[in-house]
Formats: sequence, C-alpha cells, structure tokens
Amino acid sequence: MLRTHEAGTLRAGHAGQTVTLTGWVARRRDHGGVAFLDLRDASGVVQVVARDEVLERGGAHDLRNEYCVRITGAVRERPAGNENPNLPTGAVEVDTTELEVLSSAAPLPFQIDDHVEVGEEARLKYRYLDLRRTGPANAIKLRSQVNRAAREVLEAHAFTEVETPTLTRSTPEGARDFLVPARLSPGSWYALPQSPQLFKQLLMVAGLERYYQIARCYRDEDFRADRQPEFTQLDVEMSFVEQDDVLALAEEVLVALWKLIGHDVVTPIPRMTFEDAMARYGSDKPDLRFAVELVDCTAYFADTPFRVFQAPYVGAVVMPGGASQPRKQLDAWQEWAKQRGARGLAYVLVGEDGELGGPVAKNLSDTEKAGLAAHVGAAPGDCVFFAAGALNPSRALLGAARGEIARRCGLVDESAWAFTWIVDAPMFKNAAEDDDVSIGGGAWNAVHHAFTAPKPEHLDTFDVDPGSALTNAYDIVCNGNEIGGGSIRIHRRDVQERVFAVMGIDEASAQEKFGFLLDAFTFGAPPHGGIAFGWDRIVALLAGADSIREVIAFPKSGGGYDPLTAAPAPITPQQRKEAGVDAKPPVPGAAPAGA
RNA sequence: GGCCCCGUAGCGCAGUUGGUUAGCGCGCCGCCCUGUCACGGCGGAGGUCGCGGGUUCGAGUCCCGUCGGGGUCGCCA
Repeated sequence: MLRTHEAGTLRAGHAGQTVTLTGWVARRRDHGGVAFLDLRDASGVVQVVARDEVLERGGAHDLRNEYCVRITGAVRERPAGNENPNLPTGAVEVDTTELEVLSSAAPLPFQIDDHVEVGEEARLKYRYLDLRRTGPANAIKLRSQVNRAAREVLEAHAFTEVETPTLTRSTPEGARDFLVPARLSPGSWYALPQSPQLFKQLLMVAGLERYYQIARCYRDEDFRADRQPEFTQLDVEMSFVEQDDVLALAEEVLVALWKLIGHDVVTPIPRMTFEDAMARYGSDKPDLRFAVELVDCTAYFADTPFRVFQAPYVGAVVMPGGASQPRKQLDAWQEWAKQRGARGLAYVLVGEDGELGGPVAKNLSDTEKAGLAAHVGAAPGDCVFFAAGALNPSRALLGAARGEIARRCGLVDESAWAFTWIVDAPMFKNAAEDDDVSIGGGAWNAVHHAFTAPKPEHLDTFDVDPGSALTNAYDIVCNGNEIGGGSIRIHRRDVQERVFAVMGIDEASAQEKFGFLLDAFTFGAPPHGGIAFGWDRIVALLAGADSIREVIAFPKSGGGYDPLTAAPAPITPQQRKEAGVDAKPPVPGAAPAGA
C-alpha cells in the first residue's frame, strides 16, 4: 500500500506515530510559511500541517484543491485550544516531513464542498467529482449496505442467487422494450428484460425453489423523478408457498433494511385490500402518515336536486380549517383539479357557526345541508371537497386532493414510516372503465401482470366475469410509495391460456411469445410465487433522498441522456451495417421484435 | 404528447415599469500573511444574458419560435 493509515481514522491515540497518508487536498489554508491542508480520503478528513520548505521540496508550492497527494509525517495532538470538535480527527494533526504530488488537479468545474449547492446537470456531467462529496458518496455506500443486508436475510433462508440474461426476448410487463440488433441474424432483435419475471418462473420449474437476484431491469418509457430507463429490483421467487409465506419473508427483508437507519419496522405489517385502499384513500398506494380519508356520499346524495351530484359516485374529503381560505386559493384548487383532467373540484365551506357556504351549498336541499357536516366528519371552519362522476377517476381525484391537503396543512409526519400491504387486487381492469366510457367490448388488461394467479375462489369464474376476479397479488407501500409488489403465480398451462384468452392474446401469439413458458408448465411446474422490490426507491427512502438519481452511481438525466458519457450516441455507417439495423425480415412476423 | 417552472461569468444566484458601463458570493490568477479549520487582507481576469426571429429610439427584461434542464398529467408497476 502507498499509505500506512487512513486519514479519517487518526485519533489522539496515534500521537507520536509516523504515518503515511494518501488522499486529496480538500482545502488549503495558507498562512505564508505554514499551510494547513485538509487531507481527505474515503475514510474522512484529517488536518495536515506543512511548512513552506516541505511544500517547496515536494514541488507543491502551487498546491491546489483536489490535488492527489501522499504525505508522511508524525501524528501529534493539536496545541491546546486548537482542537476542532467538528471533526472526528479534530484532536490531532499530522506534521508533514514529506509531501509528494501523485496527481495534480485542473481548476474544478464546481467545488467539492458539502456547503456548496451544485446544479444536477453539472453534478452528473462530473459525477466522479460529485461523488467525492460526503453526501453523494454516503448514498452510494448505503446502497451497498442495503444490498448486503438483503443478501444476508435471503442466504439465511437458503435462497440461491441467480443471474438471468439481459439479452433476451421481450417480457410482457406492458412497457416499451429496449431493443438490441442481433448481428448474427440480421432483422432479428433482442429485447432487454423489463424484469426477470419469466426466467424466475422457469427457475421454479427447474426445482430451485428459492431464487433471488439484484436485477437490472429496462423499460423504454418517459421520465419521472422516480424513474430511470434502467433500474434495479430485488427479485425473489419461491416454490410451494402461499401468500403469507412471501409476505413474511418480505417483511424480514424490510426489517433488516430499515434497521440500517435505526428504525424498527413493526411486523406483521398491516394489510388492506385494494378495494379498501381505493375507497378510503383514492389510491392503490395510500400514504398513511396522515389520517384524512375519503367519505362516500353516493347514497347520501341519492335524491339530490343538485345535478352535478346525480352521478354514479359522489365522494368527499375534508380539509381541516379550509373554510378560511381566500377566494383566490379556492380558485387555485379548481385549476389544480383541471390540470388533473377533472372538470373542477366542488366545495362547501363550513362556517364557524355551522352554516354552509360556497357556490355549491345553495344547490343542496335543506336536509342535505343539515346532515352534511356530520356525514363527512367536517367541523366548523373546515372545507369539504367533492368529486362526482365515474367511480375510479373521482376517487383518484379525491385521493390526490387528500395528499395535497396534507401537504398544505402540514399533516404529514416526516419522521414516520407508514408501511402497509395492499392485497386482493383485481385480476383485470377494463381500460374503458377508467375513461368514463361505457363498459363492455373493451379488452381486459392484467392489473399486476399476466402470470398472476386468481384467488382459488375465482379460479373457475375469472374468464366468465373478469371484472370481479381477485388475485393473490400484493403490493408493499411505504409513505405513499409502492416499494414492491408480487403475486402467487399461475403454474398450470390451462389456467395461463385462459388468462391470455381473457386478455385477447390468441393461442398462436401466446405460443409465439410465451410458448417456452407454457411448455415448461407441462412438465410438473410447482406452485410458486414471489415479489420484486423497487430497489432504487427503497434506497432513496432510506437515504432520505428526493430522487432515485441520488442513489444511482451514474444515473441518466431527462430523455435517457447520460451527461457524463454523452450516451446515447450516433453510430458509424460501418457499425450500422454490421449490426443489421436496416435489415428487412424475409417473412413478416418471422422475426419477433417484442410486444 | 399536454401543462407549469427554469436557462445571466467555471459553480450558485440577483438584475425594478424596457433605459447609460449587467452585479453579488464562491472558485480562478497575482501579491501578502506562522495556528487556521467554510482562515484572512490587497489587487486582477473572466459574460454571444441558451439559440433564432420580432416589437421598440433602445431588449437580460416584452412577443413568437426553437433547444436544453426540472416538475406534473398521459404513459409506465
């Protein structure tokens, strides 16, 4: 090694020892004749004292920040009164006798300083400098600990870590695939996996029984703060299990992860049905850090004279103290609702005297007005927001309003970790229903994915009445984030084929796309199920980061662009020719290009 | 693809109802400083105000377009 000690580890006990350190000049305080250097390596920072003649001898007279240096000197306790209590190494300093510049540093694009804010664009372009800062470096180190903690739990349960292909055939998660041209068969393309879903099921057929992988997944979709074109899942699959077994294991993993930041996750984590979540919170990933709930008012307004409330669903959510909002604020709510595709957000203000105000109130019957506050649980001074119309969009609007209310009223306990399982999700959804168009005739889509088993009681009827079939699917939600999800899978070929049929996938295309899975199911496939965790989001939550970009070593920015490598980049005509990008498949349909 | 916000020195930002030479902090360069620790002092360099067009006597500022970034809805588990 080029060094004898690590900078951040030196303590008063090292006094008297001669040490050699390597690292970067984090800061230079030059007093003319003597200079104080903060020497930083991965372990931390220690103050180094260098006299002029030492700097001179080392050719380091123009020593600048971020020069990479090696110094030798004696550790000594600092003179009385000169200790720095803000530094773990603040009791000591190193009196340098030798200084060698290992590598000089050009002027920096931004300062490596935890006190200085730097824009994300600059940070990502020079990510290797950004990661010299303690905050960003700690996020990446935390991620490593998270990986290890999960592996420890899973290895203790005799799970086998398996790597699955990244050059494969399209997996049917429903997103757009990234495609890779196959040079050796021009016109044919690999797809990057959206998840290892099919492979992990095949590993169950293979008799592995317990599989896991920290798996990279690829989806070619538009960007969000919590989305990257390549992202990571902790992927888990088990044979001969029931839902409770998977949930118990998942909870064990979560307990181990949150223990890393000193939080004890209370188990068993409470469960809520999908229907409950939608009815009470207007979301399949409710944030349970605050108590506000939706109130169903459909029956209450069954005979209402107010035409807007003569709707399939009327619901309400209460904003505590909202009656005192100025008119401008209430108008802003309308704008807010319109941006979410709603016509508006009806509201009633409950006066301090209990009298109802606002433009909607005069449209209500006296009876309705009399019992309204009690029905929705509103107190004097509150504002009641209403949504009326089709069930799902109305609930979604109220659910979003619930979150907005919590933010504006400061109801969110930022220190809380509110976990919940969402169980009993519907098997299929009818796209038409979400669009406020008449039901019927539309194709059914899998809510989770096409391999999710119906609950046993729906096994016989799911294809007759797809709308009411429930699954053994489960999502784990934390503070309003879906951080994982899974299901008990279909393990029988006939059931899988019936599901494909409901989804409108005919036998030929099912055979073409998933024939290998259907074939596998004919050879004694075991009942199995599993879960996948959104690893980036989980680490971001643990790190207290707003964006998953903070916990990815080299993230992409908007549009899938990597500011560091400038990928994606054009290819040469030669590459283009060799890759066979422009090859025309000889027979239409013979070269599958993914779903 | 829709909507909202941002783009001014290497970095982070300010810039009034349109008005003379576009500022501040940090960094950078030079000089000084032997106990500092986000050291300090003196001096200095550094700008196509993202780009293109328009309105105007005059545009960083107003309008249109465009590019880039961020957020959000659509999309996506």
